[in-house]
Amino acid sequence: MAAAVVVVIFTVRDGQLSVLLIERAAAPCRGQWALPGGHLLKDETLDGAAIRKLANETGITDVFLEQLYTFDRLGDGHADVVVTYFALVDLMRTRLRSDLEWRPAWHSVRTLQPLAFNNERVLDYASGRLRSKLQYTNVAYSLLPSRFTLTQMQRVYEAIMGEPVDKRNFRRRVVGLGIVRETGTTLKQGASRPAMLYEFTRHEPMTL
Amino acid sequence: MAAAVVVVIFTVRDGQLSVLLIERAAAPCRGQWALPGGHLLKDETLDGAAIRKLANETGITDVFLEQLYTFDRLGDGHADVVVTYFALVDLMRTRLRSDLEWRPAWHSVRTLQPLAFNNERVLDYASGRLRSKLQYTNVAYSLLPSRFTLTQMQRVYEAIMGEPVDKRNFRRRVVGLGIVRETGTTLKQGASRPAMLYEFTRHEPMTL
DNA sequence: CCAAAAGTGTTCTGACTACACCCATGC
DNA sequence: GCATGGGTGTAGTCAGAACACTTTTGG
Repeated sequence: MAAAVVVVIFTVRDGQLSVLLIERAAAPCRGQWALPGGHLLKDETLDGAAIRKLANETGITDVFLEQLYTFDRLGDGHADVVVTYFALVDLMRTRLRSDLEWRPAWHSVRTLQPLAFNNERVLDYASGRLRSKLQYTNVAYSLLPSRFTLTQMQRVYEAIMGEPVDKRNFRRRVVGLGIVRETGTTLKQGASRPAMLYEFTRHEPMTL
Repeated sequence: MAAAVVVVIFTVRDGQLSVLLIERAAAPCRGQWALPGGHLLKDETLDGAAIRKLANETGITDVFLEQLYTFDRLGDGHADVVVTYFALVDLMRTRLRSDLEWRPAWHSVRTLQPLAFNNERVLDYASGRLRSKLQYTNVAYSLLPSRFTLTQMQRVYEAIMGEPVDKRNFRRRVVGLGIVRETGTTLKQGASRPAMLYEFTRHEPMTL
C-alpha cells in the first residue's frame, strides 16, 4: 500500500488524438489495456517517477508533462492513491519499447475498449484537461516538431477539439497573438508546394 | 508513511482574503501555524478525509471543495505524499473549534508569517488557483450568504483579485451573463438604505 | 486533370474598458 | 451634514466568428 504514479501520454496520429496503452501480461486484468504506471522507487519524487515512466515507454524527456489529479479507489489493490500525470509528445520523436510482453501501443481515444483499473476515468479527465488547456496555453508545442506549417498545427488543434477550425481565423490568432512566429525557412519535402514554416515563440509551458 | 490530506480553507473577512490555520501544539514545528490536515482514516476516501477535516474545523459541509495538487517532500516525515484540497466558506456560517490547544484562527493571506512544513508553497498554489478559477467559474457562490447585494459580491472579488473593480462593469457582467439573478426581495437590516438582493443562479461549482 | 495543401480580407457582433454623478439612509 | 453604500449609461476598442476563392505541385 503506497502511492503509485500513472502517466497519460497523448499524441496526434493521422488526425486522431491517441493515447499510449500497455497490454497487461500478468494478473490482475491480464490481457487488458492499461495506462503506463507503477510505484515510486526508493527516494524518488512524484515528478521523478512520472519522468522516468515517460522516458521508459517513449524514450523522450523534454516535453510537456504535468500533474493531473490524484485518484483513490482505482481498483488496483496495490495502491491506495494514484497520482496521475499527463504528457504530450510528437509521434515522430518517440521510440516505443518493442517488448512482446507488456507491449505499448497507440490507441485513438475515440474508439476505445474498456481499460483495466477504471483507467477510463483517468483518460476522460485527462482529455478534458487537455482540451481546456489548449484554449489558453501553448501546450501544443509539445505535439509538433520544432518547425511546422500552420496547416499541421491546425490539424493538431482539430484532432484535440474534435471539430474543424476556420483556417483564416486560426492563422490570425496564433500568429497575431504571438504564439508562433515565422522561421524564415520555406522549403518542405513531400509537400504539395513550398510553404512557410513556423515555430513556437516559447518551448516551455506558458499560460497566455 | 502514507498519504495525508491537507485543506486550504479560504474566506473573506472584512475585505481580506483569509485562510484558516492551526497552531501546532506538538512537535514537529510546535508553536508554528500550519494548514489543517492529517492522515486518512481506515477505508476513508481522499474526498472523504477532506470533507471530514473541513467539517471538524468549521462545522460546514456543503461548500465548494476541490482537489488542488499533490505534493511530496513537504517536510513532514510522516507522509510521503500530501494531497491538498481547497475550500471556500462564508465566514458567517463557520463555527471554529475553540480548543486552546491546536487552536484554529483566520489569517489574512497578505500578512503572513512563515508556516510549518513548507505550507507556504501550498498556500501560494491555492491562492493562484483561486484567482484563476474566479475568472471563469461561479466559485464565489461559496464565499457569500445565499442572498447578497452586488456590492458585497464585488468586495469578495476585489479581496481575491487584490485590486479594485469598476462597479458598473462588474454588475453588467455578473447579471448580464446570468451568474446571479435578482431574488425579488429588497429589504435588508442595517443597510444604509433598501437594496436589491441577488442570488447565484447555480449553487454548484460551474465552469462558465 | 484532379486531389491536397497554402495562402489571403472583410464584415459583424459581442464583450470589455474607461469614466462621473445622484439618491437614500443612519449617525 | 456627512459618510456609507446603492444605483445608473455611453462611447471606444478589440477579439472572435462567419464566409470563398486562387495557386501550386505531385500523382
